[in-house]
Amino acid sequence: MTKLDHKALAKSRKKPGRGRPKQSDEGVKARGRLLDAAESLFAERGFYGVTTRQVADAAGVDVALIYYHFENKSGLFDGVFERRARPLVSVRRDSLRAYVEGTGAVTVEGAVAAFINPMIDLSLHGDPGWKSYFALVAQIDNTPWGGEIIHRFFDDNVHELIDILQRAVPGSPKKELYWAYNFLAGSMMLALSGTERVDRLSEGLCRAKDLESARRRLLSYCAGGFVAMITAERLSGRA
Amino acid sequence: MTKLDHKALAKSRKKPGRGRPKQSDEGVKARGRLLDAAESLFAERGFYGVTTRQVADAAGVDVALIYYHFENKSGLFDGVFERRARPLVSVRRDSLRAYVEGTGAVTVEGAVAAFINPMIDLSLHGDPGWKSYFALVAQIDNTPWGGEIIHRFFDDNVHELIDILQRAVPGSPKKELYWAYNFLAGSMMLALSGTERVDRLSEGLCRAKDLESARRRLLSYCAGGFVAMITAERLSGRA
DNA sequence: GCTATTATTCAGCGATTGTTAAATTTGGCG
DNA sequence: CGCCAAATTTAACAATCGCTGAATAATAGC
Repeated sequence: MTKLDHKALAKSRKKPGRGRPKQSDEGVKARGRLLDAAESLFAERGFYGVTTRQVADAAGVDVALIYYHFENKSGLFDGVFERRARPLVSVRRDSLRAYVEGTGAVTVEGAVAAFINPMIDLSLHGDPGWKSYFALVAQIDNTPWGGEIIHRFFDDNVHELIDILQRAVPGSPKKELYWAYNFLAGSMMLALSGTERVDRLSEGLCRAKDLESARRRLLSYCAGGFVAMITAERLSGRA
Repeated sequence: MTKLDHKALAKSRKKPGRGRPKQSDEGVKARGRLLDAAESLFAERGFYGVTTRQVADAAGVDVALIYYHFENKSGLFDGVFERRARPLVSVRRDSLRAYVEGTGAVTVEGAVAAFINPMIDLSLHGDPGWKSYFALVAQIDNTPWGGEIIHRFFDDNVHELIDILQRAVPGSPKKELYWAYNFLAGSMMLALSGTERVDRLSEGLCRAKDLESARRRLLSYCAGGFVAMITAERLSGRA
């Protein structure tokens, strides 16, 4: 078979590529395409709002491939979640450690920045799938059943952040740190969700897609809120 | 038919209560039961994660009643959302106005309190359905398709809050106010979602159900964050 | 080039989905 | 008592759901 034959064949077949492609051809091939399609669809309508056939169609492959590669629909969801959770957790841990080792005295704002920046940078400059992924995480984070998977992957990062925060504000009770993180998480995920609530609310004055604006403000907001909350709890004699 | 006959009949029939009940028997009857059941189920698994039959079973009535009372599944969802949105918006508007009229100089913390307190009070002391309702709102607020209904009902309240905040911090740009509200909304909805993320994260140190703790901290956190953010934007010469 | 293995499609299964037309029961009213 | 309208149940419809066994095509290694 000449090169020409191969090309002509590839063009002529309607359902392209039955059979086995190269093994280590990650991303371009069916498994990666399924993950991409599922990621986007799950982010739009959630787990129950998407059918396996919709995912397969969007990926341009047959439904059965989902069950071959992921066992079932839940397995596909887990695959979507894990694919980006692992590198995110890794880069965020590096960011937090680099911050601690690269500075003399840690600050609240610095710690929060080291925690938030990896996500914002990925959303801004990573491949477009990251935006869908964060929208998906924002959704299931506000879901009763989503807790399991959220905690399994992300709790380590959070505890690392909290340890640093405690060094930034010595004597601050753990309890206050956890509450503060909870508030931070809510704000951050809404900012990363891509829902553009603020655009509509402000009639275009604020643009949710302008993540640089969001980053700067989220930083001073969370840091300021954190300090104010700890101070108030102290003054009230509760902490 | 004697009274006795009626009682005996009511006891003997397995599928209770075919036929027409009193008209203005709100809440106890099928329509209200359907709303209650749907509210709870939608809050747990979202719109797509619940089937009309599950709702009907939970309400103890036949599926067809959903379509009689609400036209279709979306109508049922709208019914669930609106039933509590209207009184909530009303009580929150009253709270905001009462605060403005009852105080000499408005403060950020006071305005935020007037906005948040009605929700926390309803969750704490209102009928249990309010908890499900807030969990539902928290979910769809982080959803792409949820924006429509959220804005339709709640934007008025938000604009009222923002007007007051602008009086509390004269000269603060609208843009900053909208960003601040966005952050506040994220934190607040996560706190009201009932997901108990903070419980597990803090290993029981914080209890999400302790809404009094959450209220106090949310207040100082949001007020402090708001002021810090505005200050930072001013100092950076951007505002 | 043969063969084993892997990736993919095909065709369909039983169960469940949202929805509806029609029958039936009930309460209110004259 | 009998009638009317409202509320509820019955019984089903076509479509779609998640999923699977078997056939088939492409590749890798020999």
